[in-house]
Formats: sequence, structure tokens, C-alpha cells
Amino acid sequence: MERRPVERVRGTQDSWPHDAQRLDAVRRHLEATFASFGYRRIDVPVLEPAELHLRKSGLEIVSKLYGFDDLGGRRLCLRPELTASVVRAYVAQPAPRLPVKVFSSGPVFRYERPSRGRYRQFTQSGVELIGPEGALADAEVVFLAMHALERLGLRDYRVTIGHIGIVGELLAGLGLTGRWATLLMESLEEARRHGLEAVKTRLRELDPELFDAGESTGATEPVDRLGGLGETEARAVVASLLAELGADALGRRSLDEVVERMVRKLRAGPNARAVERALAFIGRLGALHGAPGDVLRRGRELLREFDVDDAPLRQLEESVALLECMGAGAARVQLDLGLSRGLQYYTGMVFEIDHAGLGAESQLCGGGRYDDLIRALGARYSTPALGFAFGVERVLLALDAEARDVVVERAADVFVVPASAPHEAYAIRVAQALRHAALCAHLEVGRRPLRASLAYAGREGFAQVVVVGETEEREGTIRVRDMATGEEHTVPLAIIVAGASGASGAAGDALGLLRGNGAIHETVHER
RNA sequence: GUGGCCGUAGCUCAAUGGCAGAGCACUGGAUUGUGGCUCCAGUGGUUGGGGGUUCGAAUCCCCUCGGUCACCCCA
Repeated sequence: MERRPVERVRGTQDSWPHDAQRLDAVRRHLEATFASFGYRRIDVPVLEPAELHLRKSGLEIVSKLYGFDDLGGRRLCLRPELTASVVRAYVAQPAPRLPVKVFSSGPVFRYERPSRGRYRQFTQSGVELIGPEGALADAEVVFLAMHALERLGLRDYRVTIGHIGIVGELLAGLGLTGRWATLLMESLEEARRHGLEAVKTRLRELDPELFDAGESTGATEPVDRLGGLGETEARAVVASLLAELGADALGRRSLDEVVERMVRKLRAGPNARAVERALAFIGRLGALHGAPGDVLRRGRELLREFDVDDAPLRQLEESVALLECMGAGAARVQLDLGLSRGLQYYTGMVFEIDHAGLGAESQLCGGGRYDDLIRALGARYSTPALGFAFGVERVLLALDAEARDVVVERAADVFVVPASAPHEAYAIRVAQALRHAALCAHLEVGRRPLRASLAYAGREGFAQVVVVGETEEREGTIRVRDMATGEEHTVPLAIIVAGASGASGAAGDALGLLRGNGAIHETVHER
């Protein structure tokens, strides 16, 4: 038989009661805030068809998907986030009336290299708001996320807001769609962090043909070297040119293949120019970050220069103004027009919340607007929507970083000890009576010497211990020991029983004694 | 995914090529129905795992698993 212990799966955690309670307390605080804004819980599966997350999530998520085939040969995955599942649920059964305001919490999975604050299984808690469009909805969702942190007592966080729609307008204006639009969207984040040259290098590797065509023809002077020729004519021209050069140069490729490639390449001029122009814009846009007023002003200038519709920027401006109304001032909020986020379903406002005390994994929350996702997941209609999710473990780390406590409320604990074996039955009755009176009664089941039980109760921090033995059983009483003072009182069991069914006077006194002045506010804090 | 550091008792750590140890914790006793202090005794280790070098490896080398830090990316 194998003796070695079975190891925990990499990137997962065991949370013993102390930590599990803290996590649960944070999650409940977040959910209470969501509820206070009118959101209600929705539960969705941890297990989903892999396709759900392959459709619109983007390479980043897809490459980290915990996927597998089940016994029926279905391609499944452990969900990497909550939004897609909630939207899937909505598409399957749309609510009769909009808006839909739901929150969900639970484990999500990403196959990454683990480190502090980054786990393969972690807990997300977030909201989705389906229905409303416009700046007020954007602002309220961001404010909700901020307010949730405020209510936990956090102060050292910062919100960064951007808007994917700005690049979207530009690409649409340049007629860029499909693969290139996606590639360029992805480049925004890269440009922001590593500069435009890094983006160009990557794109050149990805599609040297198209890109070099743009470079060689010159970005300022686009040339469609096939003029207005139709497809058939163009191919004929290219084929005849090749014939003049001699077909030997063609190598193993068939003539048709080569002709098609060349036609495509020669036609690449305008497209490549569009890419160039988009990149120039993206490079400039990615550099726009900082205080809202400043960024908005520079953003307007950039859009005018490139002749791009400034509707997204105006909406962003409105959201910032509304956030200010809500009390979320510029001290906490900054704009970053290069912010694009890894999930590709975002279409409009996007935001992140970071905490200064967390080092490399500083992001507490991420979200944004995903107006196309509902259609992308199969609905025949399109519905605007937005949402965000917190990383609950990271919120916990942030609380630690700010030396904040999480308050866990619970009933008082009482330790019930039979003084000797013959009185175990009576001790059981006593414990049950205490439980009926809304106390947490821990029965000593170890059958160890009384002093060992008391030593244990002392170390464990029980405020009150109930000892019952021969005398107590005969008299129908319990002996209550205050562990802090060593004082003991004898209380008739009948009073406790009466107290359980709404009592006053003596019963109230007795229960107050056991509770040590009512419910204990246990402060749980890891140091 | 790339690079660095770490892994010895439940916990914190010592032992740098020569008998695997200490403190705390845990269990029992001194004290038969009364804890915290004190004293005595005890349990607990394939030194993360596998292979190699060596008369001899916790120690040196290789592989691997796990953790962690910085990148990358994200919650």
C-alpha cells in the first residue's frame, strides 16, 4: 500500500475554518452590497461546454482553459469566469422584463502558473446588468464596485477606466473588420505597456506578407497596383506576367496558387495602409492615461486629428461626471484609453480596480460593457449589458495589506463537559437544551480527565464552560464556569429550557451569563 | 509560458559530506470533579519524490513535484 499522502492539485488551496470563514465573510459583504443596489443571486454551473468560452473570450482565456472530454465525449471545461455562464443562462431563458440585475459568486479556474494572489482555482464574485445602455449604467456599475470595497473598509485602491469603443470607431471608419480588427484590438494593451514597436514586431511575425506590403508601398501613398480590374481580369494579368518571367521560378506551387497569392498581395495596399493608420492611432491612444480631465482633453484632440467619431469619448466623459456625482472623485478614478482587458467580448467602457499593497497581482476587480455578447452566444436579438467581477482572495489580501479586520458574527460558543462517564447522557441533554437556546454547544466527546478538558477549553478560547456531574444531574442543574475569572454559578436546567422559548427574568440572566453579554463579535484577522 | 530563490517533526527553524536536533505545539503523569504557571515522561522524520556521485548525502550533481519572487497576463 502506498504510504505517501495524496497531494493537493497545484494552484488549489485547502481553507481550514479560520481562512474559510474570512473568505466567506468577504464574499457575504460583497454580496450584501450588490443586494443593496438591487441585484439578486443567480447560480450557474461550474461545468460548461468548452465552446461557451471559445466563442468570444479571446486567446488569453482560451489558452488557460481547464478543458477535458467527459465520458460521453463532450468537450467540457471548468468555467474561467462567470459572465459567459450568466449570459448563456439569460439567452436560454430571457427575463420577461429588463433590466436583469444579478450577482453570482463561486469558484473559477484558470490553468496558469500559480503564485501569491494567483491560483488555478479562485473565487469570483460579481454582477451582471443586462438591458441598460448609456453612461449612467456604466457609472453605477463602476460605483457599485467601488462602494463594495468602501464598505469593507478598503481605502488604498484605484479605479482605471477606459473605452474599447474608441478603437472600434476608428477600425470601423477604416473598413477594418474580421481578423485584423481583432488583432488590432488586442494590440491596444500591448501598445500601452510595451510601445508601438513591440506591436509592429509581433504583427510582422504574424502576417509578414500583408504587413510588409504596407511598408514597401509606403503608408502615405497607397497604391492598388491592379487598379479597377475585376478578379478574373486581375488573375489573367498576373498570370501573363508570370509567364513572361518564365514558369520555372514557381517551384512546387501550382500556377493558380501563385496567382492568387500575388493578386491578394498586390491588392493589399489600401488595407495595409489602413493597418498602418490604425497602428499610429493605437500607439497614440495607448499613451493617454492619467487624470480624467487631462486625458479627455488630449483624447478629443487625437480623435479630431484622425477624424474619428467622438461618441465613445463623450460617453466616457459623462460617466466620469456621474461618478463624481455619486461621490467617487478624481482622487480614486483615472482614465486609461489604452485599457482593453483580456476578454474580447468587451465593446465599450472597461475598468479595473487595483490595490497598491498587493505587488504583482494587484488587480482586485475587472469589468466592462459587452453589448455584443448576448448575440454572440446565440440570441437572435442584441441586448446591451455590462458587469464586473472581484477576485475574492485578492480582496482578502488587500484587507490584510491595509491591516483591516473582517468581522464574523456568530452565536456564543459553550463547552459542555461531563465530569465522568456516568453523566454523559445528562451532558447530552444539557447540550441540546443550550442549542435550543441558540448557543453553539460543543460537547466534550474525548472522555479525557476533566482538567484536560478545561485546559483545552482555555486554550481554545471558550468564554464559558458548563460542567455537569453527579451533583448537577441529581439536582437538575448545570455548573457554569467563566473561564476568564474562574467564577462559577449553578443554574437550574429548567431555566435554560424556559429561556429557549422566549424568556425573561431569571432565564434571561442565565442565558446572558452563558453568552457573556450576548453574541460574540469574533474578530478574525490573519497576521 | 520565461528566469531566480526555497522545500528538514503539526509550526518556526538548526545541523555544509560523518549518530537528524531544538523551541513551540500535541499526549500522559505529578493533581481520582476544575484550565492557564511549574516539573517529569512520551508520541511524532522514508530531510517533498526519484535517480546519480561517495566508504558515507539533509548537505554535491541531474530529473521531477510543490511553494514563492520578478516578468507575461489576469481576478
